[in-house]
Amino acid sequence: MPVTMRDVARRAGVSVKTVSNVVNDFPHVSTATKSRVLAAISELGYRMNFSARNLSLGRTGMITLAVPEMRLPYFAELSDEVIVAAAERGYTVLVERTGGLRERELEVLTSDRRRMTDGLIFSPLGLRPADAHRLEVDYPLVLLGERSLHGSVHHVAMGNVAGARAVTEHLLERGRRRVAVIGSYDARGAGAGSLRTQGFTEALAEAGIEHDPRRTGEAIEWTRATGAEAMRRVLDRGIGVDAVYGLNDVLALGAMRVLFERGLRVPEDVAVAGFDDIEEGRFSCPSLTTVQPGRTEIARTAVWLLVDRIARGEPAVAGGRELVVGPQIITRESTGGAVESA
Amino acid sequence: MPVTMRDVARRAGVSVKTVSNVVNDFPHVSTATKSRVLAAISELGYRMNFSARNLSLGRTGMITLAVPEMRLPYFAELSDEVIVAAAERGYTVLVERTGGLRERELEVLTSDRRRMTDGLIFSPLGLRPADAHRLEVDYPLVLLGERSLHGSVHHVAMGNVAGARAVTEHLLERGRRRVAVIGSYDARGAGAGSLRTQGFTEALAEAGIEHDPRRTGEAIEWTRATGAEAMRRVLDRGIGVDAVYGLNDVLALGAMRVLFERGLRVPEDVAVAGFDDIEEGRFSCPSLTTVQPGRTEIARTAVWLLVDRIARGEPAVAGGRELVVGPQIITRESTGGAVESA
DNA sequence: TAGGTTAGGGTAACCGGTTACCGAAGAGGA
DNA sequence: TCCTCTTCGGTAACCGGTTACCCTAACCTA
Repeated sequence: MPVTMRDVARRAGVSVKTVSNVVNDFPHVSTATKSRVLAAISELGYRMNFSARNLSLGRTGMITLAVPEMRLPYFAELSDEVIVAAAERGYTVLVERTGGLRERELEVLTSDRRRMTDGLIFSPLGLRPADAHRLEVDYPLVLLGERSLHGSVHHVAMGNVAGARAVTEHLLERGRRRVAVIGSYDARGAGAGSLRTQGFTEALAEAGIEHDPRRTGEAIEWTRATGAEAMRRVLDRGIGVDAVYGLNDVLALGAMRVLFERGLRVPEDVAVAGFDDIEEGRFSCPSLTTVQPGRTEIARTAVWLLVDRIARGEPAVAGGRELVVGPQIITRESTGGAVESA
Repeated sequence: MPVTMRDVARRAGVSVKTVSNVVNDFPHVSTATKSRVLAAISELGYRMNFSARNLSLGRTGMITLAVPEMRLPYFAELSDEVIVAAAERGYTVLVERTGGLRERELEVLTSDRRRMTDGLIFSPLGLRPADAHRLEVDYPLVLLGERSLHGSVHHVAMGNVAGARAVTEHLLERGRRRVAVIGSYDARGAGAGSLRTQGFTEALAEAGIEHDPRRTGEAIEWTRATGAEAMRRVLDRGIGVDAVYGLNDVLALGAMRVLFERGLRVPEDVAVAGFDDIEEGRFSCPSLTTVQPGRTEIARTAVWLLVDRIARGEPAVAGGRELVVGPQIITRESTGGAVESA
């Protein structure tokens, strides 16, 4: 029923090869023939069947992006950047949502559906160090995040430790000494959580300050709600707090909300800082000091690495590079910056 | 090079038909044969080639979701819901980003790439009434938004007018009379903008209040930044404002940020309300009164309509229904609700 | 034991592109 | 004018599944 290349060829009085040549802009087609073919195409309303092309080409022009959740602003903004970068390279993005669950993440790595696309950009959250070998796959894969999961896969990492350290130092420079950390969670051994916690701890240690574990508000998920709960738990311990470092921005914003509810002023009573530089933090009241991890660069780098790998048909295990994008600290009102236009 | 069904068949000593039967869980396969086949599959590490399957089936198991931008929280949250709903029905989601640009939107409707998926869920923003005929496509399509673009396509709409009206009435009930509206823009004749503006206008008219156009802050894009700029323009006109209605939440949050910068208190000096019920508004300081448009229901309904249509191979133009999801107003601190835990 | 069912599974065509290989026609040179 | 080179375009095999159609063997019944 649908119009095929054969139909177009017949109509134009040429062969399928010629139609294919025209459609794919190959050389060696006279302009006369070309216009005949194009005319036939538009008369017949011919549209290419991508499944057929994909089958014979062995490529699909799609890549998969696997992230925990779209509703988390960091991943929403990242997805946007990945989609744009992929489009620049002629690729379309299929989104897989893992919910940050280890099982879903393993499934994404191995499912048959994965084979519908040419490669995978994967932001793991639930995987454990013991799962590292599961990343030795036979298709192009680029991981977002540090190579805490050792393996021979390309990684594009942000400077988690350096950024956390810098932002903590910033809090200390402002004279804060009783710094709470929100979001830290032991079991996240492999993820951004432990690295950002590490940066935080290092900065405190260097300043000769001992961190009171009662100022740690754990949060397994990183959302505004869990950030708020963690902040409440810390405050309820009745221990003084003059600064809060949220391991990411939504945690910090959730914490800030609780400070607001409790009548504590930010930054006068408590300074607050986060990590990620989501747009929301530029417009919150007060605006949020944070770490800009270089999201755009991360997305672009990941896409380019992946597409290059796809293009040269490189086996996935050809030795993984780790590219680290430098973080940058952004000072705003929540740590004492002047109120100014967002 | 890759393992095919033929290889599996040879290894298991059966025919491809039998392997196919096993893989697709068809009846009429003895358990003995079945386990032989499964063994062969795992020994050879066979993985199905989806391009081949798609070609012969004529379906791909993917749907396209076309939205303006992921970084807009409403669309991020919507995408999440669509992805989840699609997964329930066995579909994967390919995301197209239109940027809200008319040209990109038309392109999404007709491009060859569109044919890579079985159907399209489309949230138009830049299309104009004159483009309505472009929606008469020959594949399954479900539109998000009112049928302001008349046509015979399925629509899943939110109660834009009713919601805007209700939230405006809410502001008026609080005694506010000098209500600014942020985001209104004439040229958006077909979109949510004009409908929400309409609901706003109706509520004012009913209360016998005349809207001073100087209290309209236009914004073509709906972002925090444009909301902030629009609010600034309104305030700079030196006309009194005791309430602000943002046509969506990010506009309202951008406006709230400007009120904060100008030292105006919310809600004491100015009450603020939005539309969309994005999560951010539950945690902003103060939290944001808004309209909950039934996002989850919209996403689920859209996916189910689309999948049903795909399943029965219905031509897209078989008469479009319009399903309207009822909005619900959510009162929070920004219009005087008590401060309470988010 | 013959005849009729039914379950199990094989064969080969088909989906709609791509492309290796080949042949013909036109251009240019001797 | 004849021959070579290049351009242009045709033929048919192939990508790897699905499935219509057909055959066989085993199981029943009388």
